[in-house]
Amino acid sequence: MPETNPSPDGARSRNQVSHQDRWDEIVDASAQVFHEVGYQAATVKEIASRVGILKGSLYYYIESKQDLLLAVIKREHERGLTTIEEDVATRAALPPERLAAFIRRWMRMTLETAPNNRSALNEMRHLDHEHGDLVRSTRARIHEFVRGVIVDGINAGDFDAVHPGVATNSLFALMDGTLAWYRTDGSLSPAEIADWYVTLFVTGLGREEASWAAAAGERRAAP
Amino acid sequence: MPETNPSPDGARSRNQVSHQDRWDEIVDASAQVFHEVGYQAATVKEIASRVGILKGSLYYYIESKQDLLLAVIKREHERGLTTIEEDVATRAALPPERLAAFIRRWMRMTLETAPNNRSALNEMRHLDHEHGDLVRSTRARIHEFVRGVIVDGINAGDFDAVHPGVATNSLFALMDGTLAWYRTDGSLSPAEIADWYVTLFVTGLGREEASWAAAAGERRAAP
Amino acid sequence: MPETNPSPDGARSRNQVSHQDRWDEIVDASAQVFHEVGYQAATVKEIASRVGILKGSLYYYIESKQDLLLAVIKREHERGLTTIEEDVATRAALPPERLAAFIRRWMRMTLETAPNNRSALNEMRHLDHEHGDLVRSTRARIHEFVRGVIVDGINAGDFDAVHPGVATNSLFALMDGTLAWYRTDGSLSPAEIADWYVTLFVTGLGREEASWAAAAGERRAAP
Amino acid sequence: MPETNPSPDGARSRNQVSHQDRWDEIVDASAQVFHEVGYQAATVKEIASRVGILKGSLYYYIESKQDLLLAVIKREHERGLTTIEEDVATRAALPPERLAAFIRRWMRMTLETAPNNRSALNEMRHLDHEHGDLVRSTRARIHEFVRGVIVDGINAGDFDAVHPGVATNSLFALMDGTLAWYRTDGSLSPAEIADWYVTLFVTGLGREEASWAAAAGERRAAP
DNA sequence: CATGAATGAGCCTTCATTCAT
DNA sequence: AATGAATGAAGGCTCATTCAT
Repeated sequence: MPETNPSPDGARSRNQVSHQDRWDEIVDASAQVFHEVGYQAATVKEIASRVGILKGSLYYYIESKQDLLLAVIKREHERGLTTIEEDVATRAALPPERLAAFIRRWMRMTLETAPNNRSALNEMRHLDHEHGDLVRSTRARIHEFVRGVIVDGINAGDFDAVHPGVATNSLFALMDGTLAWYRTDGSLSPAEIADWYVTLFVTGLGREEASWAAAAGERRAAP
Repeated sequence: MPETNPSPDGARSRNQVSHQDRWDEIVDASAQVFHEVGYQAATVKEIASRVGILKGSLYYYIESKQDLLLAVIKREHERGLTTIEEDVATRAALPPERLAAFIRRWMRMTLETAPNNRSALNEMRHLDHEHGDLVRSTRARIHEFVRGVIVDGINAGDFDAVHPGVATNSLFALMDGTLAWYRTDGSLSPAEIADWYVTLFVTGLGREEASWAAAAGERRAAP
Repeated sequence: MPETNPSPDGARSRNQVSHQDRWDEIVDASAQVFHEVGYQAATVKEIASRVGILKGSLYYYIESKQDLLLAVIKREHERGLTTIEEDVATRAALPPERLAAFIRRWMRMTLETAPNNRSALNEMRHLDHEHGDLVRSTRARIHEFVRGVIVDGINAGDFDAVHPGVATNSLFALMDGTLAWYRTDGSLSPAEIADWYVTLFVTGLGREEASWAAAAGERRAAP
Repeated sequence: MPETNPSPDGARSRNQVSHQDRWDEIVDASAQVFHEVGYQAATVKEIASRVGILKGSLYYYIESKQDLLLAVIKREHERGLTTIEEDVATRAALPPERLAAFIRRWMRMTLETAPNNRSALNEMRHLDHEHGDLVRSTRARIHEFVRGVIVDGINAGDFDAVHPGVATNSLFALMDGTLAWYRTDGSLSPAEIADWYVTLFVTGLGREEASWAAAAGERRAAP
C-alpha cells in the first residue's frame, strides 16, 4: 500500500507555511514522538505524518533521522540556558533563595513550557560523538550554574558541606525525573511540585528554612 | 557472512548447563545489552551471541523478544520486593530510621548488586498492556511500602505534612536517577551517596535529623 | 538541509545567458558528471548545481534525466561524424595512410577535445529502445567509414585479408579503451599514443609500414 | 504488495544446497545482473530472485551489496591469475610465442569461461578504497606478467622498442573490449578472434611474424 | 526562467521470527 | 537443544519528477 498524503489536495495552496515555521512544526512533532516511544522506536514516517507530509519530504529538511533528535535536544538545552538566567533581584539574593528561584523556573519550563521535550535527553546516546560533545558542553554549563550556587551557599554557611557535584546531579535527577510520573490531571500543580522540591532540597541541604531565612535577613541588614 | 557459533564443537557435551542456568545466562545477557543500547536497539542476535548460542536457538527459550524484557524487568522488581523487606529491628524503628534504612538498602541493590539491571525500567513502555500491568502492580507494591513509611512519619509528627505520593515518586526519581551519572571510579562510594540521599530526604521531609533522632530516643523509652 | 542556489540574487540579471548557451552548459555538466560517477550514480541535483541552478529548474530544459544522457551521447557522435571527414589530400591517399590519419584525428578528439565525453558511450544501455537505435545508427555510419577504408586496403593489397568488421571493432576498442588508463600527467602525449596505435594497427593489418609506403609511392607514380 | 517467494513451498526441502554452492549461485547471479545493467542499476532484489530467494535472505550471505561486486571482481581476477600461468613448454618459448599463447588463453577465458564476468571490471570504482586497492594489486600482477613478456621481447630484439606499459594497456583494452561487440552467434569463433589479436599485436609490435618465427628457429638452433 | 517544496516509488538494509534438520 | 537458512515486514534514505508561485 503506497503512503498517501492524508490532507486533501486543494488544501495545499492554503497550507503555505514559511520554511522556519515548517521546521518548528517538524521539531515539535519529533519531540512528541520521541517522548511517546523513544528515539529508536520513533519512525520518520510517523513524524512526517504528524506534520502532514510524506516521509520522503522530511528529507528536504534533514539529512538523517539523527538531525531530528539533535534539533530537539538542542532546543531543550537552549531552554535550559535561558532558564539559568536570573533577574537582577535574584542575582543579588542569597544562595538558598537563588536555588529556590532556579528550581521554580526549571520546573515551570519542564512541566509547562516543554513537557514532551525534556524526555529526549535520555536519548543522547544516539547522537554521534561530535554532536554528543556539543550537547554535553551545553549541559555542563547548566550544571555549572547550579553547582556554583551550591558552592556559594556552602561557603556562606547556608548549606552543609555536601559534595556539590553530587548535589547538582541529584537535583536534576529529581526535577527531570518528574516527567516519569507527572500527570497533567494529577492532584498537584507544577507550582506545588516546585515548592515541594524547594522545601526538600533547600531544607535538605543542611539547615531548616527558618534558619537561613533568618540568617538572610540578618546579613542583609548587616552592612 | 553467516552467523556461526563461536564455541568449539566438542565442548558442547561438557558445557552442559541446566535449563534454568541457561535461562539465567540469557536474562543476564539481556539486561546487559538493554542497559548498553536500550531495548529497541538491542538485537536478539547480540544477546544470543553473548550467551554463546545462535539467535535461532534463543527461540527455544522465548516466544518473542519482549519476553526478554519482561524477564529482566520482573527480576528487577523481585529484587525490589526483596529490598522492601525489613529485619525485625528496623520494622520496630521509627519512620525516619526505617526510611533511612530503606534508602541504604535500595542504593546498595541499585549500585552494587544490579547496576545494569535497573536501567530497563525506562523501557517498560515496550511491554504490551497485559505484561505492563503485571509489572506495574509489583511496582505499586514497592511504592506502597515507601508511601506507608512516609505516611506513618507524618502521622507520628516526624515528617512535615507533604504529599506522600509525590514524596515517594521523588525519592525513586532521585535514587534511580543515580545510574544516569554515577561512575564506578567516581569520588563517592555507593554508601556515601546513600548517606547523602538519607540526609537530603529525611532532613528535607521536614525536621532536622537531630530532632527526630532525639524524639526517637524519647518515644522508644516511653512505653 | 534545503537545496539553495549558491549564486547571489542580484547577479541573475547580469548572468543572463541564452537558452542555447545554458543548454550547452547543461550538457557539459552532464558529460562531466556521467564521466565521474556513471549515469546511474549521477544525480540530477549534482548536474544542476554545477550549472548553478536548482534541480527543479533543470526540468525546464529536459523532460527526463535520460534526455541528458541522450544529449551527451549525441554530441559525442556528432564529434565522431566530424572526425570521419577527410580533407582533400587525405581522401586521395592510399588506405593505410587514410587509416593512419583517421586514427590520429580520432585520438586527438578523444584525448584532447572531449576527454570526459566519450565515456558516456558505455552507458548507452540506459537509453530506451527508440533513442538507442537512433544513436546506434550514427555509430554504424562511423564504423562504416573505417570499415570502408579497411576493405579498400584489403582489395588494394595493402592489408591482409582480415575480417573487416572485427578489425573495425578492434580499432575502436583499442582507441576508446585508452580513456580507461590514460592519465594527463603520464609519460606519453596523445600524439605519441596515436602514433603507437598507427604503428600497431597499420602494421598489424598485415604488411610492415615500409612495404605499403613503398607501394604507395609506386602506385601514385603509376598513372 | 509484499515480495513473495516464487518457488513452491514444498520444493524447499528438496532444494537443499550447501552453503558454498549457494554462495556460488549468488556470485553467478550477481555477475549476470551486473553484466546486464551495471552495478548501480542492479538491484539486490533481482539478484536474490535469480537465486530463488528473497532479498532479505541474501543478507545472510553478505553484509552489503558491495560484497557482491567484490566477490565477482575477485573471481575474475583469480581467473586472470590462473590465466597468466604457463605450461613448461610455453615458459621456455620466445617472447612472441609466449605472448601469442597468453592472448589465446586470455580470450578463451574471456569469451568461453566467463563471458558475463569480465564486465564488472569497469565497476571497480564502486568498491571502497580498501577493497579497490586489494583488487588493483592483483590486476597489477597480471599486467606485470604481460609487461615482462613484452620487455623480454624488446630486449631480445623480437619487438620494436615500444612503451611496454602502453602496449600492455592496449592489449588488455583490445581483449577486454571484445565483450562490447562480441556476439555468440557471430561469424567468428573465439579462437579466430584470438588468432586475429595475435596477428595484430605480435606483428604490430614490430616485426612481421615470419621474421621472428625465423629468428626463433635460428636462435633455438644456435646454442 | 527559476525556485522551493513536496511527492512517491523504490532502494539497501535490518531484524524478529520460523522451521526443517 | 541447537543450528542454519530463510522469511517478510519495516525502516531509513535517495532521487527523479511535478508544480504552484
